[in-house]
Amino acid sequence: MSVSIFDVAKLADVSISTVSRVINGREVVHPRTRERVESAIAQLGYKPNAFARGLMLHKSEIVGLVLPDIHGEFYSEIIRGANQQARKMGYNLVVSSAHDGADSYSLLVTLEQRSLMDGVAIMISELTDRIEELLADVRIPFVILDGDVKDQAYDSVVIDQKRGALAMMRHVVGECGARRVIFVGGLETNVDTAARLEAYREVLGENGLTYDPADVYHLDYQYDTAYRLAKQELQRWVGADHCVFSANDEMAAGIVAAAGAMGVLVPSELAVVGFDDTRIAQMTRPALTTVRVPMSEMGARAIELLCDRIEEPDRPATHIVLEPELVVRESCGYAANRLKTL
Amino acid sequence: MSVSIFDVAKLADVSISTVSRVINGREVVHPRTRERVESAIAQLGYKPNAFARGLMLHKSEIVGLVLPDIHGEFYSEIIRGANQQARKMGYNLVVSSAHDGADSYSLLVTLEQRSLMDGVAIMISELTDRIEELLADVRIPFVILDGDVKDQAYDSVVIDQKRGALAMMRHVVGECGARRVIFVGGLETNVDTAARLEAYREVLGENGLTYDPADVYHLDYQYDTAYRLAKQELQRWVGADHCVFSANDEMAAGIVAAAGAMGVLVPSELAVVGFDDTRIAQMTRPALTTVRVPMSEMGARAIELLCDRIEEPDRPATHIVLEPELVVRESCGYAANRLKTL
DNA sequence: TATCTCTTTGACAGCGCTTTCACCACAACA
DNA sequence: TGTTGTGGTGAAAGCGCTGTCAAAGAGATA
Repeated sequence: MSVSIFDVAKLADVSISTVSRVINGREVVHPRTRERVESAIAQLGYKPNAFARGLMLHKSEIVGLVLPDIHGEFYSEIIRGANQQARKMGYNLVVSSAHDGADSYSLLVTLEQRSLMDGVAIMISELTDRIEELLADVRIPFVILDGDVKDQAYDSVVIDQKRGALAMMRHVVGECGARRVIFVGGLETNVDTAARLEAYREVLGENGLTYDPADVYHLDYQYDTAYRLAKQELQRWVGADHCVFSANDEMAAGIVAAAGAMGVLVPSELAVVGFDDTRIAQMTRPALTTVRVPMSEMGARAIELLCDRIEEPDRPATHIVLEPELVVRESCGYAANRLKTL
Repeated sequence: MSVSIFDVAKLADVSISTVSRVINGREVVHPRTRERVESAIAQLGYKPNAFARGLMLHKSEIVGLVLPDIHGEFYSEIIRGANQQARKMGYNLVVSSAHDGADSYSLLVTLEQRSLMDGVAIMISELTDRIEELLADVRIPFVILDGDVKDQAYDSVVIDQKRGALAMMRHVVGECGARRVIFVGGLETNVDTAARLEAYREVLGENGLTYDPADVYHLDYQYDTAYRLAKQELQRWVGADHCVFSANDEMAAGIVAAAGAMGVLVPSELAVVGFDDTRIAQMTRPALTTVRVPMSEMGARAIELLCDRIEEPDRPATHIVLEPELVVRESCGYAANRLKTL
């Protein structure tokens, strides 16, 4: 079959131990011997078998990143950050994701087969009991991304979703003067949506605005769905001091597009704000006021935590909280209003 | 350390061979024995060590997908298709990508360490000699995506870029009546760009339009860059029978946005068309006329080819060519013109 | 009872690698 | 001369698993 360490040893006329020493370079080998071995390796095109290596060393130098769905701008930023950090720490990153129609359950089962990885960062958007149960079964080191982790024993890196949503709501109500806010979120089970909704109600209360359940919608984070909903509901929403607070930029963009199609002016007749600050926020006309979520950093911190734990399994669990940042653009009407006032 | 097949054997009071038989389920084991073993496995929470398994079987049931850059809509579709197909064929997919600043060289080196995978699908957008050389070094089965592969010995799945570009150019010139077309492409080394440019020149010739090198721009496929270029050049471009043919939707969207910002009406004062039919094409106002590229199918076919080859290493190389499809929307002005004519 | 199936099981040899331990030179010291 | 130390090397024991082969036991037949 393929060439093994034994073939190299034979060609270089040394023992396999010596070949191994040359490969791993941590013990002293006589320069003359080293050269002989190296040339044998080159001549045969030898590459160590990663399985055998992993079997001995109990490590592969590969870490995984598991996402609920790989779709969209949002995730590519996480991957990007994670990738860079992994290389920096001497690991290789592989990414996997749940496929259409399958829930995170199959994602975790899959993950289990992946014991070839030294560790894994798992992004959890909907934390069900079943997932938590499965998590307890994972043998390799792991960290949780963005999940509302009850069990503080896990390493985690989360975004302070609520704080970001509070900032946005306070901007919209306090600074832009909205008197009615329509909330368009993801599914109720989604942890991000839950946090944003909490902030929504809180700020409504702070400002003496009544909370109307009919103004809260639960969608699927998609552009199209939001577009269709908006086409249908826009008439009910319109108002100079009304604002739609969408739980992500994509839906916000869909709503803005629907408004455009129906002749509703944004922001003068209806303000619309988003969340995430993906590229679509800048591409939308008017550009979306949104909340920047440090995606790339989230990926990077998660991998950093993970690699640290791999190397030091017994250190106490670390929890990193990343702060989002309000980004004011045009769709909230703040800039336009200020201009008028001045 | 962790629990091994030996521990299970001891607890169930059988030999490790029997445990192995139960795990792999292909040989007959007495039901009573099987039950004992299974309960021991459950009790200990035993999971076979993937390294040891791989070492014996020379396979991991994992295939890889290597992308030049994981960024953007474009790639997520490939991943999605690849993912689905991999599961269908009983493999798990992992994805890896080059990181910022590093070229595909480091991507391939990385890949080499990944001999834990049974095979790999490699997307190549710029085929340099060095890459081709490195490709020759890859030991595991692989297929090439979208690369202009000179060596027909490799399995490959490519999009018929030129045909798509021809269709678009003929639509723009022949059906929409453009008399001057500005081409905005990616880097000259990019194989897709090269194919599109070829079609561009060909159709210009067919219609007696002169090819002007000053009307050809080489950018980086990014929204921002195109936006800036357009802001600067738009004055030179404007014209009722002029059209900008962008090599991807993102740049086309940037150009449309720049036109909007400068008060140039699309399509009446300048038509703009894109390529790829990513979601941004529908989100742009006016919606982009573009060429749909079957990304998801490309991913799926690549993985299918790959898994076939893994299972049957000696079959001859297969080359799949996928056909793109013209998608006429608003930004080319065709619909508007027809309305006027009727 | 002796012999021959057939089913079920266990012993054990690897897979390709790392690592310990022992060993051999040879130099440096007493 | 004998002892100790040191750089360089090889033999061999696993890592946790699969798969071959032979043996043991249970029935069936003579």
